[in-house]
Amino acid sequence: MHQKQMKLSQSKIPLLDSINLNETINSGQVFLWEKKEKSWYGINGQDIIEISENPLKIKSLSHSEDRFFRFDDSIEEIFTNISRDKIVKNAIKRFRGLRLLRQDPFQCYISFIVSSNSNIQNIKNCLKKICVNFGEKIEFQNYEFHLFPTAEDISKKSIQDLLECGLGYRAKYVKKASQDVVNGKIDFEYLKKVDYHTAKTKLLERFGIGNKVADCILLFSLEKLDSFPLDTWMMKILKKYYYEKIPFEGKTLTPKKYDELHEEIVKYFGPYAGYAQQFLFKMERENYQKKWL
DNA sequence: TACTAACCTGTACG
DNA sequence: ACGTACAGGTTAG
Repeated sequence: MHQKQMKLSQSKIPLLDSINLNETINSGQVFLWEKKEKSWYGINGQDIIEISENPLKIKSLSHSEDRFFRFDDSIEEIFTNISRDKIVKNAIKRFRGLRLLRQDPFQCYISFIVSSNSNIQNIKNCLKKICVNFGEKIEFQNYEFHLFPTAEDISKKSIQDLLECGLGYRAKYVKKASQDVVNGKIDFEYLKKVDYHTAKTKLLERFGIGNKVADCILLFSLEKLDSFPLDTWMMKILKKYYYEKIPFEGKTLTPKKYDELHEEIVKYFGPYAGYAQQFLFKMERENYQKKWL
């Protein structure tokens, strides 16, 4: 038993070592990670994940770390598969250590509902308050943490309670979304099993979830690697680098156009289009941020 | 169906 | 100082 565990954790180190944590954590996928002294700590639903450097180690409350970092994906094959042009190839070369994460579905669902028309810092603040105010307090590695609250926890809170987390008009979305999980209108295990289109349709029926938020939830927590969230940044990227390959007409992205564009994108990038999105997004964000430094 | 304005909140500019 | 704009969008008209 002991030996088996040793073997498992040893074999994970090369995989973990190939990851650039800083890049991955700061890629807009996750919002509840912080560095304390020499380790990174992240909240993932009812789990806490720790990554320490020197020596490189990974640890979590409920041993979900292999799933979280998608060690089950054949990353080199995926890189080859999505390298359809120079742009993606260079982005992968530049951010080789960036990884797509497999998040806790409920936390991911709430996180991206909260993200709408907001900014990264504000999103982080809101989610942190949601944890501190409603999540279970846990001691881990001599630090105090708050887990992400469950759907039941949030569904019982008043709008007023939620407003105190800085959610603004999103407070009602968050409450309703939580109730929908409790009453079974949203069933993550079902959504994982069905295909992209079926799962997306279900999510879009919910109040406060539009095309972009639905795609983030699908890509980051529901096994839909063909999801490709189209936000303002991705539209900029498509116009800038893919004008000929994936043309887009018109000023606004209507639901119908969003669908058509997604279809073209999957035709072009293939079944791992979501991975490509992550690298392109990172590339453009990084270019943009440089201007402000 | 396509297009627009309004929307909570915090912060970065002018 | 104080007003305005904007942020990985969504909804209502």
